[in-house]
Amino acid sequence: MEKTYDPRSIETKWYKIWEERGCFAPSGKGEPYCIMIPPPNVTGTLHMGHAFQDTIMDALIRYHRMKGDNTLWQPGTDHAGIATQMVVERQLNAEGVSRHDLSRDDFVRRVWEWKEKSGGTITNQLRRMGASVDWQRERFTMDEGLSTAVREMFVRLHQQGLIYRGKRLVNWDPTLHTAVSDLEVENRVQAGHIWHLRYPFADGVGHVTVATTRPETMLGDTAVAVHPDDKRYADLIGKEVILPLTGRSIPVIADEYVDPEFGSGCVKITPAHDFNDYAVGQRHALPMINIFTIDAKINESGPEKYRGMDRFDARKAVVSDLEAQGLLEKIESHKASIPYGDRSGVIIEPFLTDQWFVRAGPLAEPAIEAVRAGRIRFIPGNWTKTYYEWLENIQDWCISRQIWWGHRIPAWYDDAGHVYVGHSEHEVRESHGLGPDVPLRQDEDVLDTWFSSALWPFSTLGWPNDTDALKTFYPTSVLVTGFDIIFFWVARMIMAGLHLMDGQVPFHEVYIHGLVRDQDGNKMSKSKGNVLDPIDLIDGIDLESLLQKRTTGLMQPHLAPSIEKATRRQFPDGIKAYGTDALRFTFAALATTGRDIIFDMGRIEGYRNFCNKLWNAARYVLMNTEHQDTGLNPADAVELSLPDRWILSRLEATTQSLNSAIEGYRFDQAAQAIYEFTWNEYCDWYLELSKPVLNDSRSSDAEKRGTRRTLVRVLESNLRLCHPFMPYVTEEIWQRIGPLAGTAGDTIMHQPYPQMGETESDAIAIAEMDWTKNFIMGVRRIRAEMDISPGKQLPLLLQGGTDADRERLERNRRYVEFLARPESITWLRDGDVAPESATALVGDLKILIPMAGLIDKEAEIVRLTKEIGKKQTDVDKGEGKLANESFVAKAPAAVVEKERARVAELKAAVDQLNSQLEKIRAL
RNA sequence: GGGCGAUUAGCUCAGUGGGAGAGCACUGCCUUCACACGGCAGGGGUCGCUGGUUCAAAUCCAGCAUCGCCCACCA
Repeated sequence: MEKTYDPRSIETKWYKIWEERGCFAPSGKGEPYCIMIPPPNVTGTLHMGHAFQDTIMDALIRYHRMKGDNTLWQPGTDHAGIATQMVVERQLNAEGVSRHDLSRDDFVRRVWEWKEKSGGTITNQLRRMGASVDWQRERFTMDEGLSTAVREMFVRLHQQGLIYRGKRLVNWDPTLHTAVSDLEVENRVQAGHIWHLRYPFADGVGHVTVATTRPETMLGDTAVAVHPDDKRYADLIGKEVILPLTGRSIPVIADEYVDPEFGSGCVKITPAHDFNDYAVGQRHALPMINIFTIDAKINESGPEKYRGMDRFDARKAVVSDLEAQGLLEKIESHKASIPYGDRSGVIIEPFLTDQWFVRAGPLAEPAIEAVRAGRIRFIPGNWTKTYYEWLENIQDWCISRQIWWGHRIPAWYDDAGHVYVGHSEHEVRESHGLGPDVPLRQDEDVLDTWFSSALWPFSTLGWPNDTDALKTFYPTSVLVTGFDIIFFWVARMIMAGLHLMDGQVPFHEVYIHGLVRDQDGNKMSKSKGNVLDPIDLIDGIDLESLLQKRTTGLMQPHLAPSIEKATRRQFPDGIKAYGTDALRFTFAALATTGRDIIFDMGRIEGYRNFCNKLWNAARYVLMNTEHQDTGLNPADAVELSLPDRWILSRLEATTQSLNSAIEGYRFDQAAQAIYEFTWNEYCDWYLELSKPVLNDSRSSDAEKRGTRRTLVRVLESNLRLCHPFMPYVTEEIWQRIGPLAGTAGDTIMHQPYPQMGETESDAIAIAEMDWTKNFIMGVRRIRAEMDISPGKQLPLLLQGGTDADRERLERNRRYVEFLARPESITWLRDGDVAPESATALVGDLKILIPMAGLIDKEAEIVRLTKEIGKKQTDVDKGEGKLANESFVAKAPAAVVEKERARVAELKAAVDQLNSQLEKIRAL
C-alpha cells in the first residue's frame, strides 16, 4: 500500500467493478427495502444539495443491503418541463432564433437532442458520489412507461371528476407565456407606492378616492367597493362613478372584503387582474375585463392610447394622465409583496385563461389522515405541521402549462368545442363513436412537471401494470428530500399514491434534510458566486479554473470582480482533492436533524485526514499480519491480551452505536462514533499496545496469534461499519484485510453489517484498561508539563495503592513500559521516604518521578497548585450539594450515592496532592 | 398576521433534568520503525437575556431580544 491515501486511484476503479458486476441490483432475498431517488433534472448538474442527499440515501441503502434486505435504490431523471425548455430556448436565442421559428415538433426534437447530449452528466456525477443505484432500472419521466402512467392518472382522475377544465384567474408568466401553479410563485417584499385615485361620480358632484398599488389595472375596473357597514359611504352604495380615462360608468358596491380602516376605505375592483377582486366580481356578477395581452401589454379592451404599452409603461402613462386631469390625490410609499415567477424571475400577472385543474380537496383528506394515523412518519416530526397546514388550506392545482416540453394533455376537441379525454385519440374515437371524418385536435398544453413526479414511487415500478417490482417494493421505505419540495412533491406523491394505489402510502417515512449553505451561511447560488461543485471537492480544482467557473455565464456580469476577489481570498490555492469518501463523511457528520448545514472546508479536510488515518492503520495491520499467522486455524491456541479484550468490547459498543444511529437517521452520531473508535481507540491505543506484544520475543505464539487476529478482525469489522459512509476506501482496504480475517468475498458491499452481540463486552477488561491508560497518561502529563523529552527514560516510584493495583501493574507491565518509557518501576514500602518528586495519581496509587536533575521545584509547585485548584472547585461544588438537606432527601438514592463517591474520590486526590505540595514546599 | 427553527469554546456544531463536549483553529514539545493528512500534552465557554418550576436547569415552562425560513388576498 502507498504511504499516503490517494482517493483518485481507487474510486473510479471500484465503481466500475461494482457496476459491471451488478452489485447494485436487489438481491431478491430478504425484507424489501426501497428508496426512490428524487429525480434530478435530466439536463442538470450535481450540486451540493444532491451530493448531501445522495450521501444519506446511499448510506441507508448500503446499510440495508449489508443487513441482508432485498434492497432497491431506484434511479432516474426528471424532464423538468419549464426549466429544460428554458435552457433550450436560451440556446436557440443565442443562435438568433425563437422557438416560434421552429415547428413544435422540431422544437421538441431539439429538446430531446439536448437531453441525449447532456443527460449523462448528472448520472455520471451520481456515479462519482459512489451512489449504489440500480442502473438497470433507470427511468426518465418522459419515457414510454411513465408517460403511460401519466395518461392513466389523468384519465382516471378526469373520470372521477377530480380533473376539470375551466376559465379561471391563474398565475400567468408574461415572458414564458404559460400559467404556473401557486407554488411556482415566489413573493418578495419590495418598496413601492400606493396611488390614491379619484373617480368622479356619474351625477357630476364630487368623487370617491380609491387606493391602489397597480394604477394601470384601473383600465379594467368594473366596480368600486366599500364595506357594507361603513357609515361614511353608506349612501354611495348603488351610485355610479365614471372610470377616468375610459369614460365607462361603474357601480359602487358593498362587500365585506373591504377593510374600512385601510387607505380610504374604498377599493377599485378589477376582477380580471386581481385574485381578491376576482372573488368580489364573482359574488357581484361583475363583468371581467381582461386588459392585457399574453405579454402583459395593454390589449384592445383598453383605451386606444395605451394599447400595446407594456404594463409598466402603461402605469406611468395612466398615472401622469390622471395627474394631468387632477385625479391623482397623492402617492404614498408602501411595502408590498410582489409575485415573481420562480423560473423566469419576472413579475407574475393574475390572468384569465382556460386551464386544467386537479380538484385537490378530496385528495388532500386521505393524505392528511395517513400522516395523522402514523402510516407516514416525518423525520424530524415537526414538518408534519407544515404539511398539515398546506393540505388543510389547499387550493385546486393548475396542471396545464402553455409550453411544448412535457406530457401532452390527453384531451381532444372537435370543431364544436366538445372535449374528449382518453388514453389516445384512437381510444377517444372508439369510445365516443367518432368516425375518421370527424376532425379532432389534441389539447396544445402539456402537464405540470410535478404531475408526473407525483407518480414516481409507483410509475417507476411499472404501474399501471401489476408488476413484481411494484408488488415487492411499494410502499417504499423512506423518502429522503429537502423541505423545499414538501408541497411540490412530497404531498402530491402522498395524494397520488393513496388515490391510485388502493390507499397504500408511497413511503413509510420521510426524512427531511436541510439546505447546504456556504461558509457564511448564505445559500449557494451562481449569482452569488459562492457555489461549490461536489466534483471539485472530490477531484480538486486550481484557482484559475475555479475563477473561470464562478465568473462566466453570470446573469449579472458586473458582479464578476467581487466574486473573483472573494474566491481568491477564500481559495488562494484553489481547492485540494479530498476524494468522495471524505466528502461523504463530511455530509454525514454534518447531517444533524432538520437544520441547514454550513459547509466548512475545515471539516472536509479533517475527514480527508481521517481517511488517511484509516489507510495507515490498515498499512500497519498488513505489515504485521500479512503472510503471518492470524489465528485462522481453529486448532491453534489463541490467547487474547487485555488490549485485545478491551478493543473487542469497544467494537461491540461502537457497533451498537452505529446500528442505532443509522436506524434513527442520526448520521452525525454514526460518523462521530466511527471517528472516535477508529482514531481515539483503535489507532491511538490499540495499535500502540499491539506493538509490545508483537515485538517482544518473550510473547508466546498464542499471544501473538491473538493480537494479530484481533488486529485484523477489529479492522475488518470496522471497515464494514464504515462502508455505508466511505464505500471506496473501505472496499480497497477490505480486499486486503478480509482474507486475513477469514471473511473473503467479492465485495465488502455484500458482507453482513456488524450486528450487536457478535463480540463480547468485557467489563473487567474495560476497567483494567482504564487503569492502565490512566497510569500511562499520568506519566505522560508529568513529562509534557515538565518539559522532559518523551524519549528520556525515567525512574518511577510507586506509593500507596492496593493489592489490586500491584496485580494490575504486573499484568500490564509491558504496556506501561512501552508507552510510559520508565527506566525502572519501584514500589516504595511503608516507611520508605520518597525523594523529592513530581506526582500523578491513579486512584489511591501515587506515581512519583524523582525530580533530581530533571524537574524544577517551582514548576512542580505551579503544576500541583493548578491541579489541586481544579479538583477543589469540584469538591466544593459537590460538598455544597451534599450539604443541602433537600438534595439528600429528595434526589434519587443512586444520584446521591454517586455524588458521595465522586466527592470522596476527589477529596482523597486533593489530600494526596496537598501533602505532596507541602513536601515539595518544605524542601 | 400565523407557523417553524436557531442563539453552547475563535469557527462549524453535538449535548434535552444530576460531573459543560467534539472537529477545526490556537499554544508547547516531538523528524519514536502505520500515519507530520502524524504523535503527546495543554489553554479556551457566567450554554442570548429575564423570570419561574425543581433538591437540582444548557436541558422543562413563560416572557424578551437578535437572526433565519415557510405560509397568508388586505387594495
